[in-house]
Amino acid sequence: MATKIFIVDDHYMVIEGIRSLLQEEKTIEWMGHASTAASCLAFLQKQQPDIILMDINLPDMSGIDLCKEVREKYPSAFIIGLSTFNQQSFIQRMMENGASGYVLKNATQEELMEAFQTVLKGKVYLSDDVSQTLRKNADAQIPVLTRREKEVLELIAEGLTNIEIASRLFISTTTVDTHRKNLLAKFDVRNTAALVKYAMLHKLI
Amino acid sequence: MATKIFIVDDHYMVIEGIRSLLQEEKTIEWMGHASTAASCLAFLQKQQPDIILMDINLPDMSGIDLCKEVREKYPSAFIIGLSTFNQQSFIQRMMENGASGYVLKNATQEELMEAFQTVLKGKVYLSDDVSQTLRKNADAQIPVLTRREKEVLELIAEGLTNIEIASRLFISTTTVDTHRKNLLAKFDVRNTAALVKYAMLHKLI
DNA sequence: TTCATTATCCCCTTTTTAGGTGAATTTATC
DNA sequence: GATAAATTCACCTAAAAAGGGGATAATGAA
Repeated sequence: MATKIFIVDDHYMVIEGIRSLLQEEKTIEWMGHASTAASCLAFLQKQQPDIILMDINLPDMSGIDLCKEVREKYPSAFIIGLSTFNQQSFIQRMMENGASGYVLKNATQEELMEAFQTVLKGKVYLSDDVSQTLRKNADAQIPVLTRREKEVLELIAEGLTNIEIASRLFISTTTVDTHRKNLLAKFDVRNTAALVKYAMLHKLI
Repeated sequence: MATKIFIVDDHYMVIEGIRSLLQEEKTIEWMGHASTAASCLAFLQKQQPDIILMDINLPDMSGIDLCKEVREKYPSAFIIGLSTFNQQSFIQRMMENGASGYVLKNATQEELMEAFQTVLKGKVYLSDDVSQTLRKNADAQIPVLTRREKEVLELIAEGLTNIEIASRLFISTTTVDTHRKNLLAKFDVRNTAALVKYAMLHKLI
């Protein structure tokens, strides 16, 4: 029985490239593609692919968040992250959110097929470049933020003061201050400037 | 006579996608591809394509700089920028360096063909999304920073205080403060957090 | 050479953030 | 139902940034 593949990527050329690469593989059944997170979720309500190739950058939602949601709702589908960015923060968070693999957009046909076979066995597939990146940055872990911390972080980056954030979230300014201090501690930075830079760099905001 | 096309992109899937899209076009002659700026320049020493599709992000050199170099050495070839980023700063700089067009990686076959025909006539082609981005940001121009302001901005984003920046640049803290205030004014933001976010967003740091 | 820009420096006050410490309450998890 | 994690709140002091004013030298282009 053929392996059902579904792609989520907003770049037509990439979709076309993958389709072209897989065209002659008899063991692969091409189910189609979605270019937004919303249309991906709509598709999954009706059909169940075996493997989803998921881009990190989508227009309506981060692929990292989409990965989490899809894994919770449809745990039978394996997800392979797909990105141009060989960056440890992306890879790490994608895997934390339940991805079974991560390949770069310069992957060859052989790499893709190997990735499929590996994840179907329930194993994790990382391309050579990717696993090298992870090893290199094994010590520099990306901190995990709570829901509230993310909210506060976003408002900080928008330029709001603690007082404004407090009134926006209907909490005390001292509470906002606590979250702010926890953020500085988690990111191991000294002030807001470095905090925002770090967060932007790792696409946390 | 068929139009000779050459691609510079380090993503195999994108190359394959474009090749697949152009496969059945009789008016297009596929000359091949390069995945680095260096191999692109080596290729151009021997052969002359009519149109070069050039990615902005290359491993060894920025596509923006490569564009400038190729236009100077081989002015007969039209260059079309190719990127996932629909960002005015990239588009603007690519066009300033002599590109004849700019298309996104979600372009369709029709869009690509239209781009080729347009640039061959010596005209400029920008896809709808791209020209919309340019229009949208026509008023909200990205502020032009001076050499010193850039230095200060980078050190701010690294988390240094005015005192530390001053000693790093061998100037007074009040001078750093002045630059900082000018930065806030130029970017039209209220504090450091928003400043850093804005700067990161437009890849100024 | 003039004129505009850039870079430098100083004063003041108020607001905001950072650093340190402690603790109660809700929420999720086992 | 116990435990851990997350969220909430408070008070203190010190440091840093923001907002306002003004001023002088150097640079560079027209």
